[in-house]
Amino acid sequence: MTDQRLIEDLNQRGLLQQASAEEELVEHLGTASRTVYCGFDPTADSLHIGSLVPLLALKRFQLAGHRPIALAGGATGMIGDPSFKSRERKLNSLEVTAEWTAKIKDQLSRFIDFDCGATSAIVVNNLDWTADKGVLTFLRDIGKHFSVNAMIQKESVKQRIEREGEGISYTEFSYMILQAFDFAMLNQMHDCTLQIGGSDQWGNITAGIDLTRRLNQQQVFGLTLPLVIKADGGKFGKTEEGTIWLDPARTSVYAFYQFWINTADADVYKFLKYFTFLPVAEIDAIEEADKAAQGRPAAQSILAREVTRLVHGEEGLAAAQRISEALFSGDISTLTEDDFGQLKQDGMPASALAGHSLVEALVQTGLATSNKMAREFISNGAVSVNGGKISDPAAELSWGDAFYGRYFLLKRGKKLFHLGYRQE
RNA sequence: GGAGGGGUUCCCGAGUGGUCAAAGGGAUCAGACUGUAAAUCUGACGCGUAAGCUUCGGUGGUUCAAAUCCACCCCCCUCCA
Repeated sequence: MTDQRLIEDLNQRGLLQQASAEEELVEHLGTASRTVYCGFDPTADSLHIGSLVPLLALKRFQLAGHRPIALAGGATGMIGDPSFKSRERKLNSLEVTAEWTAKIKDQLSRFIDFDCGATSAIVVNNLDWTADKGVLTFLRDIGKHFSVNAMIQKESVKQRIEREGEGISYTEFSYMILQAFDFAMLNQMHDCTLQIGGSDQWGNITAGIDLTRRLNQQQVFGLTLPLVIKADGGKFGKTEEGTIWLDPARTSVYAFYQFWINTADADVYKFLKYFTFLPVAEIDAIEEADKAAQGRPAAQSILAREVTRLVHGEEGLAAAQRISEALFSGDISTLTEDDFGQLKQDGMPASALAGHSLVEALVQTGLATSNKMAREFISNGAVSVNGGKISDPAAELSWGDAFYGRYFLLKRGKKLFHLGYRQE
């Protein structure tokens, strides 16, 4: 049945931010298998690692004997959540939102178990119960339960209302009502009694708790997970190259793995607790061992291994490790011709090289944004080709020097690689 | 609809006729040091090998010369109605 230690485990991992009626909630979860939901809005055609914490939390609930519902926000995604967003956002077209919703739905499905009896997961789309709701009906039946006075008090929209230079449209302001309606509907349809989400969702979640009580006379609960904060204050999940997506077509498995490898020491143990299912005791042991040892900690590679396996599976992990090994520790010249082909397939950034100067190659591969930058990198000694540093900005690339006559491994800086190959 | 404030290079933010590709800070990138860390130091940070070219919400205009002045337009915010 249900595992009583779930809340305690979440707590130890630092995953409990806020909870409504905490004691009752613990009791509620401890006495029977419950249904838990978490929503994911289609703000792009893929989820990114920012959604990983709530997504994995759903799985934690499932592992502890509860039934998860992953909700794809086909409706809410059409409106846009204003919570803690500093400015109004552009609306996407209906077609785009629909397409993204379908993809998100598909992605969500890969993280939770759909075939484990009573706790089998469900994936829903909130468009299904909002699309046919008429405006007047909605305003009369649902809107009446909300007090604007209370709504504008929510911390999540306060800065948009109070801060000079910004505002909020009625559309975005209505978002919390829609999300609250979701909770009430899931409560009716699936006896869902708990909503979880990032801490920025607290306002929306409590709105749902209130609405469900008024509409269904049901006591339901809310729980939020912390927003992932890096020790250096930077935004989590972004690199200069952009967001880290879960879709391997957007962020290669290799880049994904590297992202975790590069986690700062100050964050890595916390992230192990957030993003893996390793027992807390084991994570603490890793931290102890790292502290005692000199030099490079083991935590980053464990984190990268666990998360990559979770998101991209055993094969994806193997590919990422193979590339990383070749680039960072192995001698590149030991790679066979087949290995190069494999790197390309495994998601190593690669492109056909048309030009013949090194400057052109750097720009073509995106390792430099302009010729000017490319030259600067070269003269700084930041560029190497096939393992050898090149510092002449006028250098030419000749296929005669390429590995197997067709591969150039370009490197800019310490950890940015690109495979340039000859067009067949 | 009325009154006022504002839109500057990735972000914040100076700049009110030439000395401005545009202060300062942040972010980012590179080099040194390292552990593919952190901290620190150095350098870069519109494009161009360069001459030079293109930027300061948009479009026109004044001027030898405009981000800076004028006209119109677009967008945002505040207060009033």
